[in-house]
Amino acid sequence: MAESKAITPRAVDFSAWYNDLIMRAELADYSPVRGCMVIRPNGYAIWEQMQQALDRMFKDTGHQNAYFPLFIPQSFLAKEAQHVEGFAPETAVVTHGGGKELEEPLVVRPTSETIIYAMYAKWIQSYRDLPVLINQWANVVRWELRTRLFLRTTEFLWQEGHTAHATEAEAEAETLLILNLYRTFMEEWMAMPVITGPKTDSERFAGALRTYGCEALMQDNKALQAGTSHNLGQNFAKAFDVQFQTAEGGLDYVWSTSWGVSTRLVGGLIMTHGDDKGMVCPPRLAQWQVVIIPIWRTDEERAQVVEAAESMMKELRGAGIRTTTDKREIKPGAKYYEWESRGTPFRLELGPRDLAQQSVMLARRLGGKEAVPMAGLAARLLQEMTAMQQAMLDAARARRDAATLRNPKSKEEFIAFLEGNGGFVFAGFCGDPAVEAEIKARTKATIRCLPDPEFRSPEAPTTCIWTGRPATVEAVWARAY
RNA sequence: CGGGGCGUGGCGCAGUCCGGUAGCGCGUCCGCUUUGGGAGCGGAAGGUCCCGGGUUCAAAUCCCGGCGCCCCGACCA
Repeated sequence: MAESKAITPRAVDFSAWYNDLIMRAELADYSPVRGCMVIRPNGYAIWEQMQQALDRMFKDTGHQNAYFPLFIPQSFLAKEAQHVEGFAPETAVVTHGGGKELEEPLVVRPTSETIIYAMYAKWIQSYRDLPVLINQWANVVRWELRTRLFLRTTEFLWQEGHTAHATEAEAEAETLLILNLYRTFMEEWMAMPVITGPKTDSERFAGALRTYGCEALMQDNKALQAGTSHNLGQNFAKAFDVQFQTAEGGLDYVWSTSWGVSTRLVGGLIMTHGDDKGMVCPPRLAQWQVVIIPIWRTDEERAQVVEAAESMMKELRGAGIRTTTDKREIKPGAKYYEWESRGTPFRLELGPRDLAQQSVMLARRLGGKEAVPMAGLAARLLQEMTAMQQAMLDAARARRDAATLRNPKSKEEFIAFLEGNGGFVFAGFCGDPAVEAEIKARTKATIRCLPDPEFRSPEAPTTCIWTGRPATVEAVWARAY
């Protein structure tokens, strides 16, 4: 019986653990449609917290939200050669509407560049119209062959920013601004450390000049691309004829960017912090940061304890702490397991004994349980939340660093690491795409990014780990989701 | 698209080889006793056995043909 309720341990089968956890915590469920998932309230609440934090950050940096249609004329996709090549194989296409065949099929957006640039062409005439800084929260559809809850589903939710600028430098600055914004969000809200840097050509967004990414390492030592920011150059501007009159009186194409993060982040959160008891949610993203569990035997006790719980909840909410009370008629132990599996950061157990002592039992999701006085409880919890948020980031960073190999001595060590427990490998690379492909074929590892300066090794590698030729860059390899 | 597995109450499965009354666990509902780490006992509800065809007195079971899902590989936020 206990076994049927248990989550498969990570060490036994990481994939099974991941699926079990999502089902137990009721984050999502499979839908009747192949490859699509239903995001349940517990999972959606996390996404909403993410949305709120990111949306604030976007707005604080001058961006505005807008909404563009779900359907894109099929011909639009074809206007940018690389873009159509990249996305056409995985689009869903609507051929009929209202019982009639459409004159032109409509693609369900896999991403919105094309329809957005068609509009920008109308809206932008002068350098005075620039920059355009727009974001949209939307769903997109990509007909993936293999899907996994949150990580890769046929339909997913995301935000996509699309900006247009007067100069290449401005576009590059915007691309990096967002990359850094994503990094801040991932580290400070998700407590998920990332490595940032440009992608190689093989991993570049279809139609972009350059793609930058945030790469996180999951507990099974596989990398997760958590977010990308693209400098599109003038590629889409030229394809959609988005021109403007410059301050100097000339005519130029706009320089543009696009960037996005998706509900995949929820999967990243799970695989970064989850344990064998279930989800562990960082306080800043938790739907409920604190759950109060009233404990009683008699109806009389129940009345007293519930009343105390409600006044405690009111006080904590007043202090800005997202608090709920679980008053259901089931045994307290059952509630503990349930809230733990959902990752709720703190649990307050409140029974007659506690009332008598004017204290409450504080149980942390990361471990540890102690009686704390009711007086000053809110301040104490605020402290606890800050500490937990930091502890989670520190722990995740320590795990990642422990699974990172820098400057392997030989090609053999490089291969053995990737084929063993895996993780990030920092090593020299000659820059040859054929070598990159060969490494992928041999090890299943790809270059996650060319790390930004702060992530690079103290001593720059001098030779390519694969060919022994002079290294042009340091690269980070890993097997990835 | 190649390889493997599986479709039986809400969920997980047994039963299929060898045809003969539809079964178990969990969950759900009701009652009583419980309640500080997943409660116990008693009672109850709930099934076109994936679909279609065939063989047979009789099919979850045998035969033929479909469909769907999951896992492993090539593409991907």
